[in-house]
Amino acid sequence: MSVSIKEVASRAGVSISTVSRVINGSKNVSPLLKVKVEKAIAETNYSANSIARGLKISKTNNIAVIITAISRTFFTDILEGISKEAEANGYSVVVAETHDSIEKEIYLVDYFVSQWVDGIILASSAYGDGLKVRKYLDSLDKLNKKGTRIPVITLEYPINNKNVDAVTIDNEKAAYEAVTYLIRQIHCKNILHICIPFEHYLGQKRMEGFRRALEENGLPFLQENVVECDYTSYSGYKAVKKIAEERRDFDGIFCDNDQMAVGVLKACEELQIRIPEDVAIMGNDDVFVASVVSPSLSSIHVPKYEMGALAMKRMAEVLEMIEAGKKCPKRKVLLLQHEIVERESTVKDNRESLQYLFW
Amino acid sequence: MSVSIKEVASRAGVSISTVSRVINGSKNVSPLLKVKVEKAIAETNYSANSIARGLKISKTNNIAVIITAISRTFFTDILEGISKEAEANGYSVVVAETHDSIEKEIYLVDYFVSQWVDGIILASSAYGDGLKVRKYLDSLDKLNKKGTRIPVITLEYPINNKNVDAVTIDNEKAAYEAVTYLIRQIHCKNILHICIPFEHYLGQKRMEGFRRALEENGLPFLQENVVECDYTSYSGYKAVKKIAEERRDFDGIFCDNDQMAVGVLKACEELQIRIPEDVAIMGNDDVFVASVVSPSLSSIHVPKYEMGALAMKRMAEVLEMIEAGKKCPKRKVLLLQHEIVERESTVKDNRESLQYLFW
DNA sequence: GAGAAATAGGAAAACGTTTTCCTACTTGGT
DNA sequence: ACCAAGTAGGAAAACGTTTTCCTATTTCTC
Repeated sequence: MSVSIKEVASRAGVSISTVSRVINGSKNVSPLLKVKVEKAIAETNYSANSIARGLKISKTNNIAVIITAISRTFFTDILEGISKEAEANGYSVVVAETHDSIEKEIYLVDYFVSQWVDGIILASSAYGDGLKVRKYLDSLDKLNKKGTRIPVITLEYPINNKNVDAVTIDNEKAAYEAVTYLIRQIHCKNILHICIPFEHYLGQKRMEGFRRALEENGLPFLQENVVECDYTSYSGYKAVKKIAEERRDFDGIFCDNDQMAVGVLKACEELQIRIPEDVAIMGNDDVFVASVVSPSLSSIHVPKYEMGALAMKRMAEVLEMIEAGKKCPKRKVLLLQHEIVERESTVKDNRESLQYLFW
Repeated sequence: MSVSIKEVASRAGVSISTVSRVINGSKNVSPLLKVKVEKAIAETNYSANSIARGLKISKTNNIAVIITAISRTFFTDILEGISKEAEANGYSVVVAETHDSIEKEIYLVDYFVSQWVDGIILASSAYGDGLKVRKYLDSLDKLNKKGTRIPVITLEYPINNKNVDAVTIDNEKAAYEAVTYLIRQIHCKNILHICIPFEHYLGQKRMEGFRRALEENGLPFLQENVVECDYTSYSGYKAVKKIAEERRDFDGIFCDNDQMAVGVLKACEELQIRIPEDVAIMGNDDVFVASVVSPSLSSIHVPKYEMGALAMKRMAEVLEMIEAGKKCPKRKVLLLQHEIVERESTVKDNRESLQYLFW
């Protein structure tokens, strides 16, 4: 046990109340006693036990961040944004991984509640069959039962719950723009859509955007051009191989994430399909690897760091309002801007600058 | 406030002592009361407030992990190993970044001590001038003053302190082997060493290995072939450009990390130096990007994930021993094995398998 | 200069647990 | 049947804070 407030008090010859008052800068302590206490604090190298304080004031200054996997750079970037903003606001970040298991996510939410974190940021985008999602939403709802009011902020996954904020980009629009870009700029006529699982919220949004882009540009929507994959590069790789075997024609591919796009790239290389001359490829997310793979990958840039930072900023804001006794602030969906970045997979000789060298 | 032990007790018609005993599986509670209590717990959905418990038993179940930056994949991989093992042992991981500032690291150590984390894992390898390092070591020492006994484990940075464990590879040997490989297998005669800052512990170890390899293979050690850089790709890039300008000869480059090696690759491309025909290049760390860059980069594989996992495992072990009342366990340095991985930057047409596709 | 108002600061309650210390009630051995 | 030895379970202390409540002193106000 390190030195406690009691020791400081006796050393300064005052009561512990007074020490506490000095620490917290409360009123009603004379300058004389104040310096005495400060001296004692300095001498003993005292710093308040934040557990005890937490117990008293019901605050831990910990924010739980739940992500699917630390090693996925998409989430790592988000985490970094969160971390930076957390520090700026005096919070610590506690991380946990779900590895895509919604059950795990439900468990973690419960766990962190019992750990009394001040807030939870969900950067995990859980999904699953209807029942699981229902159960999941229920578990979030519990956070808002009488008394317990733990703010939750989701990333890329607006939840229809008045107490859950969301930070996201407009995924439908992003997909729409990417596909429109393939049609108008690159003159693709026959575009494949390599998808993340259909039941995923983001998958649905992107599908809508894909479809709208075709329709508005007078191209037919063909169900067989839409392939459900599973996030991994390998699934993208296999999808293209299969389609090529069936001797179907295509001149553009829109992938729901960069990982699958990398697999697609690989498959094209093996099939001796020239990129971008024969087929243009768009990824999504603009993850680090997109810029170093060869040919480099055009993608939709998602401001990941900024999303994380904004989520944490909002969290701090909400927490402050709650502390100030204001009634729980209205739920918000905070929209960030995406951006299409062109690289070699859609435009020949569009080699990127040294940008990625500046780590 | 969620439901407390008091409510459970009154609902079950017992005292809070009994509830506590049931929760903790202590002796002296009859089967009858036990089921009553369990029923009440289930009904109220009670789970113990871990802050209050922490205050009583002086344990938070939080482990602080201090790294330089979350976005550096080297540390991310470590973090993932830590996270997995932490979960397996019932600990939560609190992350913070130093961004290479030793002052920040000192601050964080103090901060986490006041937060009562159960242990600290330093994956940050602080360094700086003598005074700073001294101050740094002092701050670690404080953790072992009477009473406060917070175990610390460092990664890649053995500290000469009887209470600080370390998990690392043999960096001198790794550098020695890499350079020996360049000499014996690739037949390099004139090798540059692109270094991280000299004052860094790891830099010194690698320098020693570099030097020993030259000496044991009968090659001269030339001071001007050793260039101090600063971790970044750009610094590696500039170093090679400068040497080329001076029209100095070289046929191999050993880089202290992969980032700088990527910059070196870029510089060679611009100088129209063929890799590996004209110059062979070795990186260090085997970070993800090494396998996707083109030409792919030979490197020293460091078992990052395993290092993290082992560190956390050791931490759990130490914590358990302390809890069991055994005197603080002897300090240990845990050594893991590195491995040289050959890719295109040293061996032509050595394209790697699909390995990196399987995210 | 007397009463009201403000200020300083101590004692103690409270936060939600775990654990020690009792007391009362079983057992079991003789 | 009686006493020692367990066992079950409640009351209360303790963990280190913050904060409320109270008292004593000082400072105004007319």
